Amino acid sequence: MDAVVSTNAKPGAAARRSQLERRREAERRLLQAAERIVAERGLERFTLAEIGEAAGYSRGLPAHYFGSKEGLVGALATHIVSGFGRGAARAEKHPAGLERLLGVASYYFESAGRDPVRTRVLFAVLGEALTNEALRTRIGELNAHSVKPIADNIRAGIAAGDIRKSVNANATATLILSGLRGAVTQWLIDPKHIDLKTVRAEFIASLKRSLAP
Amino acid sequence: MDAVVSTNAKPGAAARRSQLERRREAERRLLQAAERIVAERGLERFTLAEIGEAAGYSRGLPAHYFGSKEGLVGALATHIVSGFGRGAARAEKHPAGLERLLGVASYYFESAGRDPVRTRVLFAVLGEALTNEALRTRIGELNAHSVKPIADNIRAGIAAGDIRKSVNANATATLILSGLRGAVTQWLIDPKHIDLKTVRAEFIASLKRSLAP
DNA sequence: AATAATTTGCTTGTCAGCCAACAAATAACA
DNA sequence: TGTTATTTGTTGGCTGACAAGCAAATTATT
Repeated sequence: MDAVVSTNAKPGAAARRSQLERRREAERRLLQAAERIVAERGLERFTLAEIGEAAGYSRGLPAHYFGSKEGLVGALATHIVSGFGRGAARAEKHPAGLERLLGVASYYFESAGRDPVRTRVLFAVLGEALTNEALRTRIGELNAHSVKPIADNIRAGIAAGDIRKSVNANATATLILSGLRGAVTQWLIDPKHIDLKTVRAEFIASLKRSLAP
Repeated sequence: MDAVVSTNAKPGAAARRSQLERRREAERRLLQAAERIVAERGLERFTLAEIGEAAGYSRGLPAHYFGSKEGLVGALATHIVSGFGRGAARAEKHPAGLERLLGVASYYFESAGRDPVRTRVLFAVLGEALTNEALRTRIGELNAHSVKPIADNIRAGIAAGDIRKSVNANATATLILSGLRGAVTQWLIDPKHIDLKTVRAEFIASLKRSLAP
């Protein structure tokens, strides 16, 4: 395999970089390669060696850095999950309330469409959490972090009179998150039969209806 | 490990059974054991040998029947998926329309609560479909079979005047299925923080609202 | 500045354990 | 006795893990 041809070629021959830079870049490239491969084949059907080589390094490096295969999967999960959280926070344009809630939902679909590889990995991790204790706790945190802003917006919407008073903020927020995840999962499994924009529009519409005062 | 102690002990010493019975039972027991183990550890982290022994047979039998590990996973997926389809069909008490639709949704939650092991396997398969071509086609069929009755009920409900005319039956049916799956997934990952009955009630309520004329 | 000493990053060699797959033997049934 | 079901023996390939070595960078010494 010609490891040289890569989306993000390594510097020519020389190019003095500090140890820290070397290390950081190597780690970044390893996770990036892992992302690509895991998006295609899932969290089990790969070898440490191929990740190393796909990243343009040796077969031994992943084990050297991450200690074990489990360690690599954990690092990847953290990487993806935290990256996703950061993106969501940035997307909050409207003041808290119904509008922002709808914006968050839209963002969910848009970011899935924009970066299907990363999204696929995120959802592979979510699926794996069903049967993997270590991931489950990480996902528990992600859930909490994801539900909270939704619930907050519901409460703000209720206070502002945009959302009817009888909705249970936390339960509904959980259900909204589930709905978002379910819809995106469907699209990832069967992108040919499901148009993401249509799904997004329907989702938003039904959300408005079920929250309307 | 004492394979004798099993939920469903093998007949004592003798007990004359036909070859067909022997074979059928063995296969049933193997799939049952696979179900238990996969529910705990996912679709990859098990060995053919342990399935055989957990079922009370030898380590070699799974490979003998299913040919390969992939074959076993495929058979398990088919088993689970088809079993689930059968159950859903039986639950149709009301005449087609909104009531039956709500019944189908309830059934989804109830069957998850009644048989969490099987449900966990189903959802592990759904998750695995993201990154496994072979499963993807099977799940594509399941999706079609699952969406159709929902969409039919929506159409019937519209005809009967229980559901407003402007809903797009197919798109909404897809979204409802996604919502069901998403909600059950959340519960499976984090059963301590999510009460299935509450989620079911909220789901049904919001369904009524968003379909109401 | 130059170079020696040391640390840190990365690669290559190696091995032990695991496990799927197949073949041959044995047991249950007809 | 013949046939089908099941078990046991065996093997060959894979791969995670670790250790030892080489290379690049940093620090210390002069």
